[in-house]
Amino acid sequence: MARKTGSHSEITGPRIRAEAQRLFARHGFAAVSMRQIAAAVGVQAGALYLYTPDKEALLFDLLKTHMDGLLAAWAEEPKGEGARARLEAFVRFHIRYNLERAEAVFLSYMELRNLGPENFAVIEGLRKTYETELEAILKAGQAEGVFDLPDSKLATMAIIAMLTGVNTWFRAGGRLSRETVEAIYWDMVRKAVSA
Amino acid sequence: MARKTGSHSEITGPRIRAEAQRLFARHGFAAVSMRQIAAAVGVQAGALYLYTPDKEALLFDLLKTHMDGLLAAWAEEPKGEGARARLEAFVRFHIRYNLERAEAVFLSYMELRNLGPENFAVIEGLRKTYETELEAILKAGQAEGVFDLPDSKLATMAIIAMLTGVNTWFRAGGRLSRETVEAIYWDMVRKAVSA
DNA sequence: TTTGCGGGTGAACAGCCGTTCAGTTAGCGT
DNA sequence: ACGCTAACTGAACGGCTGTTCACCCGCAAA
Repeated sequence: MARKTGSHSEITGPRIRAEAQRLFARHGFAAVSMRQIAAAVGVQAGALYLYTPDKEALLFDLLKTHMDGLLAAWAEEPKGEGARARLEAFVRFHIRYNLERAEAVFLSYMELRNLGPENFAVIEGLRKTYETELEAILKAGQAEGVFDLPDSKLATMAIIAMLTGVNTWFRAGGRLSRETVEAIYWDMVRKAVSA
Repeated sequence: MARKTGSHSEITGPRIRAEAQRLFARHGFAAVSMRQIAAAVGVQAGALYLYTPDKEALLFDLLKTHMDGLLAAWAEEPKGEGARARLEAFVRFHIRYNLERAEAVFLSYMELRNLGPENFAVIEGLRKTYETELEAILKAGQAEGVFDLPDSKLATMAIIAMLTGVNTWFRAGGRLSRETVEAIYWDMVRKAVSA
């Protein structure tokens, strides 16, 4: 046996990334072997190297793709007028977008340390860019006089940590719908930053 | 060579746990080998098995010790009268205690999945107990009429995520002192939950 | 129908993994 | 001074690691 019947790179490539994401999120990058990923795809380990130069590059591709998607989606998100409306948009967007991509979000927070210095810096830069989006809203709100913050940097980190935390406990079909959670979190954020 | 000069289990035992914690926090449980831990201690890999039955038990011991310490320290923390004072005590305690034990906190959040089901349940139970402490404060405050919360469970998770997030960015000797950070976070929490 | 190559296989590489164990020595109670 | 045991070594176990490579076959274009 050599080539599989009906095999195409447009199919195998995405499947490798999907299975890698699932396994990395479930067991951790270091705990998952290339052979496990290959088995999940239904292929031999050597075939993975037609799609990635090495294991770390596979992880980096997942993280980079996620962060690019996050920034692109936020850029296209309708935001409304004024800092308050923009903050609400951010809160709801962050919760929604992250809940829909729980595995990728998990990876982006947990497996950064498995990247080499250059790759790490790239992802860290994208995260920083995203954080700066929120901080800009908070600063604008302070300038408008609708927010009262002792420190915009701390408020940024606090809000993001709080919002991202939803991913650790939210289960679809649970006591609360995603929309309800968005509303409650927005309420807490609104009060925390209001003048 | 066999026994080292000046070797004692009261010395080697704690050193193994300390080095394991440092390495697990730095590189991740799965990425650290028993030989690496042993080398950091200055001992051969086999010697570790005089102190732990296996690698997972070593991790479990670290997590269990941390969670026990956390609960014991909170039990002894002065809390003042009324829900507001108790909430402030919790906020300041959580930030302070966690910042002083960054590695253990990191481990407790990241490496839970490397535990078997029974060990996992133990740590998860202790964490639940800790969360319930905060939720009780929030509920009491609502009964007192000093807090206004749409959902005490969500508020609990939101506050803990927000506070624990400090560990991801805080650096001693940075722009803000620990006390300042405590005060700012307490201010945000206070506003977020206030009636 | 033949040809080229994209998409694989499967074996091999050197090296590391967690764990066990027989052997060896340091320190301590007697 | 002697013996016992706590503390540790170093080698070995089978198995797994990421990665490479020579080889092979199915599919599409000529």
